[in-house]
Amino acid sequence: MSDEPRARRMAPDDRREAILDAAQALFMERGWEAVTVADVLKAAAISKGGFYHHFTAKDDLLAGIVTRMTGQALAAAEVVRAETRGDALARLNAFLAGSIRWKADNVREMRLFAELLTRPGNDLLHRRIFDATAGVVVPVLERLVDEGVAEGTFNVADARLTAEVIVRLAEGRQEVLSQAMTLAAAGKLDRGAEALDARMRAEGAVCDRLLGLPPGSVLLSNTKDYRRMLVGLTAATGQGTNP
Amino acid sequence: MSDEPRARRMAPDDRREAILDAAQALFMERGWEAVTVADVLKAAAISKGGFYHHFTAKDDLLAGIVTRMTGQALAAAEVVRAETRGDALARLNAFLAGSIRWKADNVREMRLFAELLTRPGNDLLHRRIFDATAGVVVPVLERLVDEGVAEGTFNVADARLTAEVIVRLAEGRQEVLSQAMTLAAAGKLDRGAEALDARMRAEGAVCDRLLGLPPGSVLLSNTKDYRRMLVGLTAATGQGTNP
DNA sequence: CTACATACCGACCGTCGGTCTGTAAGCGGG
DNA sequence: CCCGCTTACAGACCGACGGTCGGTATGTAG
Repeated sequence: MSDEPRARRMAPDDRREAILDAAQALFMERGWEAVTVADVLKAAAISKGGFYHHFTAKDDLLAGIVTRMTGQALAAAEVVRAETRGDALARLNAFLAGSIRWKADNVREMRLFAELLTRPGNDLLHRRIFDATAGVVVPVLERLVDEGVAEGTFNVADARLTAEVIVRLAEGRQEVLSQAMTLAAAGKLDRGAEALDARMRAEGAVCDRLLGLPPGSVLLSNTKDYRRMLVGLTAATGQGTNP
Repeated sequence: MSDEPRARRMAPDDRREAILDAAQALFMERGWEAVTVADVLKAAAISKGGFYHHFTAKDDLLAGIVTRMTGQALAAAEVVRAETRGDALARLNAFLAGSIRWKADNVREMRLFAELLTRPGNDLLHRRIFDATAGVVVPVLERLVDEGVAEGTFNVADARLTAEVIVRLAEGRQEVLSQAMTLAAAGKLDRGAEALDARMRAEGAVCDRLLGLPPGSVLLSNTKDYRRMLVGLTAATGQGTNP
């Protein structure tokens, strides 16, 4: 690195983002545990001193990635908080539909997410991301449930626990998504989308029960968007048509 | 260590257990991440060479602790598998009651578990323990649910998902248990036991819904045993009357 | 131009998990 | 008893790792 010119000075936020970009790509490729600070330095073309000027420790990188990964949850929670039209069920379904559409529309981010969460050595990252996301979404969902109960739309044993269980469904979903992606990559797109849709339908049925709703109230079935999502996820994995 | 006599030779299983005992105590006290192999060597009074004769890597210690921690789940799953009397609901309630009683009867193990899972730096250990436990319990519970559906006792959207959700309830429970312990330690035992019982009642209600049962079918309320458990957990924390 | 704040550099450090050569304990057989 | 063998145990050594620290250079303001 002594042969190379000294890195140009950048605004602190920009430099920090550049380092996080480099780190993120490495975590996706090799997992948090396997990636060293030296790896990140090389990828970001910066010195050790330069790195530690912006981050207090390697763990700070983790916090930065977690913040990025939970950005969409924050945005979605904000939409729910701001929305006042319709009863609680309509708002819940709007939130869920928005989440599905966001995923189908943003396959690049989804691929990022999927790769980060399934890569061995990212358990800590996975845990942190999930905790941070749940920390944001559960209180918002709890309030929505409370409002639904107050207006007579929902009937629950415990709003907090109900919100928590709904959010935790996402944990088991990762495995089904991985399997769907495997099927899609093997040329069985329809079967993959169907498997994912079946899982989401079952989750919808679980939500109906938790919220004391008639069957079919919570709408998570959406084969079209799941097909779209899988196409994007597996195309990115295969050909690298979009970087 | 050169001033000390060479450690007496032990049977491989005994030595391995002794090392795991030492490691476990350290993880409880300081968390996996903060504990080094050198710390374990000192606590176990063994050399590096001796240690690496029995364990291939530090991570092997983690695997050993996880196996220990999931021992009770294995035993409980075996009981469920072996039990053929009564319908599926009776067997489910017997399983759950047995689990609660085991916890109330084994406060030493419970304290171990609680301290391990709440100690900062044990995220990886927590994750591994949970995954291993779920890996054992979910298939057994799934089969029980299937049998309940077949005999007309249960009505579920998806047996696998239902089993998974029930098992995942345990994740959120840790926080409530911590709070109950804090209350009990502050002299508010009744409030602690009540809080824990309320959580378990809510969980029972969630299970009722998931399994398509009338309210009050799944029995998780048990203030007496929760009091007993909290007494044991907080006595051990406070006075050290039993080591 | 100078002064200053701060972004950046890289040599250095101690700690860490793991390796490897050597020693000794303990058992079984003659 | 002695010998041979297996293997449990010892500790010096190693390279990689995260982080520190003294120094340099960039860019802005006056």
